[in-house]
Amino acid sequence: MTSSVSPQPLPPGEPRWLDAEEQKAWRAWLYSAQLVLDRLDRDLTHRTGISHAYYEILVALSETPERMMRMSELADRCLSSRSRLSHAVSRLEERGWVRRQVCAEDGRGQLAVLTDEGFAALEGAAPIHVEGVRRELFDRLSAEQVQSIRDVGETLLRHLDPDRVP
Amino acid sequence: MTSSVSPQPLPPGEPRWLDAEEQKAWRAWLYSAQLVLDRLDRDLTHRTGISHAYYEILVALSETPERMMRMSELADRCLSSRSRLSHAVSRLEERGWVRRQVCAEDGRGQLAVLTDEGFAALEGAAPIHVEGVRRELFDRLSAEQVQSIRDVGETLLRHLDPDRVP
DNA sequence: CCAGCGTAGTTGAGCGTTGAACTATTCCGC
DNA sequence: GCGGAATAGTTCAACGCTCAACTACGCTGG
Repeated sequence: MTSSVSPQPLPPGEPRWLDAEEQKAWRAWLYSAQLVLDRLDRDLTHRTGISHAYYEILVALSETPERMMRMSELADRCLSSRSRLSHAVSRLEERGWVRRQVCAEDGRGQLAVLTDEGFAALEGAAPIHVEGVRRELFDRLSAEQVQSIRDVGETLLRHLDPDRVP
Repeated sequence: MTSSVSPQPLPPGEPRWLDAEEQKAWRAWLYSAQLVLDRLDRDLTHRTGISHAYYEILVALSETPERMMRMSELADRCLSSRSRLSHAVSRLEERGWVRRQVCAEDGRGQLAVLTDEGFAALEGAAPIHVEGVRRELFDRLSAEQVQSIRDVGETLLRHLDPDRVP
């Protein structure tokens, strides 16, 4: 949080407050999302030593043919700022799970490369991760509800980040 | 993230991997939730100087008759650890938005009290907040989709935190 | 009435994130 | 090919969160 408050103008007119039903929908969505994300992250972190953010980095790298990716592409894929990713990759490098390599085609660029040790760490964490996703999400929802989280998610993504929606 | 990895046993049997459809539902849910939460927090923070976490604290206090609440109750309401809330209240105290007061009935307890300045800050931020919630969530979704986020949210909450579901 | 245990809340150290400033390289127009 | 703008990535300082240790108070049984 920054302390610089830009004095942007209020939108014109009276705010469109949420009515009672909208409040309930908003609160249910907010708390459930926060709690699910939090539990998944804690469970994964405590049982494998890999936070959800780090796990996503390892997954992204593992899914490329050469197990390497440009830093900025990786940042985009992981919903991470470049600064955050740079720090994270440094810490993964200290663990020996990722190494940096200058990009041949672009001297400014760096490639993050998943090491064999990193791949092994990912293999160890993946069962814990999928178990968590099932326990906190899929096992609680009916087939219709699973369909609707996908539908809502893709609808929101079309606005938030169109390139990410299939 | 802690470095202490408890060597908990793997669940027996082969992990129940996600199939292609489940992957799509999971990714859509995950990315949309992260992006919506992130945008709301950034927008609120940059336009009002109040992060979403702090906003929730102010809202919780403002909704009580006396604009005060026990620290632990406040922590529960805000999905916060006690330590986190204690730090947050200290920072809100520095801004003059909250003050601490020893609890009359329980000498161990502290009450967080919303000041008039804190209430004014909340009044300033509320229109920005509700505008964000509409822009990122309600304005993108049909009435059926709004119903379904509530339904799914409450279903998940019944498992995650039964007391929070109406 | 006090010892021991449980509860409420705080503190401190370490790690992670943020945003802005910075370096290095490439791209573009002339 | 050269000067300036744009892009890629890193670094730094400030802040926030986590976990564990700690203080302080209340409760309960003997």
